[in-house]
Amino acid sequence: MQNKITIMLVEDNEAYRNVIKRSFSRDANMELVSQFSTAEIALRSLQELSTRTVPDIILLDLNLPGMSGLEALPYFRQALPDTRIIILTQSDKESDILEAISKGTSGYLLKSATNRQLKDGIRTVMDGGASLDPDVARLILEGMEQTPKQKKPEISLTEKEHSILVLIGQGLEQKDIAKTLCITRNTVAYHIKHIYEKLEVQNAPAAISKAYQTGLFSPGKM
Amino acid sequence: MQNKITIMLVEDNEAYRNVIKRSFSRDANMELVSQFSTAEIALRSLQELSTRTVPDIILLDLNLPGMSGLEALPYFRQALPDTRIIILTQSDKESDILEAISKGTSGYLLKSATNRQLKDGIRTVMDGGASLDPDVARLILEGMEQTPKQKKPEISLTEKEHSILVLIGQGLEQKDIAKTLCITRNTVAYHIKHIYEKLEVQNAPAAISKAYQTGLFSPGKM
DNA sequence: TTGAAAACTACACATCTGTGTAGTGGTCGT
DNA sequence: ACGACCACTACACAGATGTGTAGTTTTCAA
Repeated sequence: MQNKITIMLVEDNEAYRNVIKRSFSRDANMELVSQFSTAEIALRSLQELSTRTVPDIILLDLNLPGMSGLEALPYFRQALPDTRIIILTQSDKESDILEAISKGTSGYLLKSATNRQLKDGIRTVMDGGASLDPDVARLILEGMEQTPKQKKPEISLTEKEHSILVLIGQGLEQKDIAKTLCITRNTVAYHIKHIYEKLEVQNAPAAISKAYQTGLFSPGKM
Repeated sequence: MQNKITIMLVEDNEAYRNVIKRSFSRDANMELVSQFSTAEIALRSLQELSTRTVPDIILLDLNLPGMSGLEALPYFRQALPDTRIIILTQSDKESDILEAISKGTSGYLLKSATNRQLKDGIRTVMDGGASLDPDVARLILEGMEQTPKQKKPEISLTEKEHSILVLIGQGLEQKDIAKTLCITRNTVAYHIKHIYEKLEVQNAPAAISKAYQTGLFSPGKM
């Protein structure tokens, strides 16, 4: 059998900390190797003891005194890039959830989870998966339900048209686009007119809007 | 005790169908009330028998002969708006997953799931949650990791600046914006200049791009 | 009250944009 | 070989845009 999964707990509520502690103390596969009541203390301990055994998993509360879990998250990630972080909190606020996820967590569990669910989640994460509380998962799913493209009549731009639209979105003027693509400004205008027709708009700003709204562009690129 | 959870299964592989069937036959809380080998047959049965008991859950395979599960999804949703759909498939292709989710599923499980995991998932969905295979959850989480805003220096536009930017994105010209807001075109230009400064761009298309990329605008509105 | 910064209006102007018309060369199906 | 179509170029121009300069009003802290 392999080594125990090592776990760091960052949680201000002592009672809950003890619940977790007791739960792991009876487990042959997991070991709570360190626990802290604030993010600051936890982070300081990482810097001082560079030889400290790196935990496999950090269980991180969001609502901490001083620095919040959300603020601390990037620092943990930087200091311990190989350690996977599971948020363990009461907050089911959508903004908290989305922000935590956007900062790269491997799981988001609510404190209402049973010990068994928590341990399942930890195992799941160690296996390379992600662990989401069902309610959190539903939130995320519902959030994604709209986002992608919704129109049947897919807008299809020529490769050149597409690249011109991208350049427009980057703020280039037509003459600069011409220079970039080694064509004349007239040709650029020619393509742009076609783009507007396909997108059913009449000017550049509207075209860019439409590109994002239809999923032609995705927010993730700059 | 409440009634059994009623389940419809749409799955072309007979062997797997039998596995599921056997699993439910021994369960006091769930009942497999109907099973179909293709989406077409399943959908037809819904139309013909409108008095048929509506299932609580549909377990839907994606890779079906004829109409795929992905294609059939909207029809199921329309015909049975109160029935929650769980995708149960082998495909962990990101595009399949995202498309299924965007069409409004309550869960996405892989066939590698154990009977226990499947039943847990069904129960979770019945409780109002969503059930995701850990690998699927990880995919979604990683996909979301970039998307939201990432900059600390939140861009804050005046209320007027924001509304002007919105109007620009809708394709209005400055003079029309002026008319809409009952100000002069000069004032519109004045605000626009400030918008460009705040967004660090030099023209309207770039400003719109930035607005979407920073989360100032969200794709969901037209 | 005074001064400074911010929000707004006004005017002027060089530049950029969107569009029309027209023409060239290449490709394709018939 | 023909017309049809597409990508491209050229020229022209009204109208829109971005920017500088300047003046007014509002806000707010000293």
